[in-house]
Amino acid sequence: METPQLLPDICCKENCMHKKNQKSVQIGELAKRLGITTRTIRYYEEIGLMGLPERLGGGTRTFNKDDILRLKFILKLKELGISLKEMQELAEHFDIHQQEFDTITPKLIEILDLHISKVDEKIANLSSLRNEIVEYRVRIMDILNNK
Amino acid sequence: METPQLLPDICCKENCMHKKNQKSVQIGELAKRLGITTRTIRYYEEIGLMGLPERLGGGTRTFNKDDILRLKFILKLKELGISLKEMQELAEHFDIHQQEFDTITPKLIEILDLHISKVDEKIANLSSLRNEIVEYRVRIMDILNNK
DNA sequence: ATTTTACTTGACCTTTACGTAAGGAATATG
DNA sequence: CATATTCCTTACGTAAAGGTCAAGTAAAAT
Repeated sequence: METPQLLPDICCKENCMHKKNQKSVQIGELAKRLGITTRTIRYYEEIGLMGLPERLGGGTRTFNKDDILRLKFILKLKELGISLKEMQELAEHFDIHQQEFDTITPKLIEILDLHISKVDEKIANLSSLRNEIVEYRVRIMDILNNK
Repeated sequence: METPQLLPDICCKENCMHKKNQKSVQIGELAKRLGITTRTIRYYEEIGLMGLPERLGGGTRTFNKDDILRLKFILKLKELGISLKEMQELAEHFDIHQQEFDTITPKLIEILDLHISKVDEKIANLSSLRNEIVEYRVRIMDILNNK
């Protein structure tokens, strides 16, 4: 199971050969590689996050390099705590679907910044929650001891 | 809307008068007082957290002092981030239903301790998540600048 | 006595991110 | 070619914590 990777490789230039002849994969293989289920991939397509992959004669989906990158991108964002709905809203501004990684705009930065402050807020909330629980614990101990 | 209060008042002794003649209340009034809906109260009863209150002739629930304390107890625990399911499991050991606050056992302490470490864990996770996002942000900035 | 609230139960709805099964077609393997 | 595996779509199920009707009483206010 590969670690989801958000950004494209920058190890080599546009036309390097070691990526050009990557084969397309089917859904089962792809799912296995990324440690998710086929249902998940179809679901992302269903809600419009993945865009439509090519199909073989019989209807079998085949995912090319870009599709795979896109999926990894989604998984990475999810790993970072961004919900699928947020990604959808995100896609309105910054078009994941076109998936031109070269055109990554400052919008993404903005979104990440926003997410950082959300996380900060969550941490703060949990901290005060922790204090409350501790304090509460002390009160109970006191009562037990004074009985 | 009163602040939910977990522990019984310790301001006066067992038989002080200022609590003895508290009247029973109906569900709507109680809900309003605690800032929740009637549905919530019925729901807690439904899942066995609240125990069955007395009823008037027509079936109207009336909540006495103990019922109210119990509900406040539940709300307090919820506020502390303990899920209803956890409370149900909790009730197997430490019987909320009997609601003898005098018999608060060290079990509750144990549970709170466990919850503290859970919260600690969540905070740790969020912190590293934050770092990842920041790091990610930096990577994107770099790419943008080197183009 | 009558209107107006408040209360009752029951049952379906909501959100998120898929799980799971049914029934059938296509691809891979022996 | 027969079989095994993978794939397809459709569609209902799940958990948490209630929200939201609806139809029918009861209690309170006038």
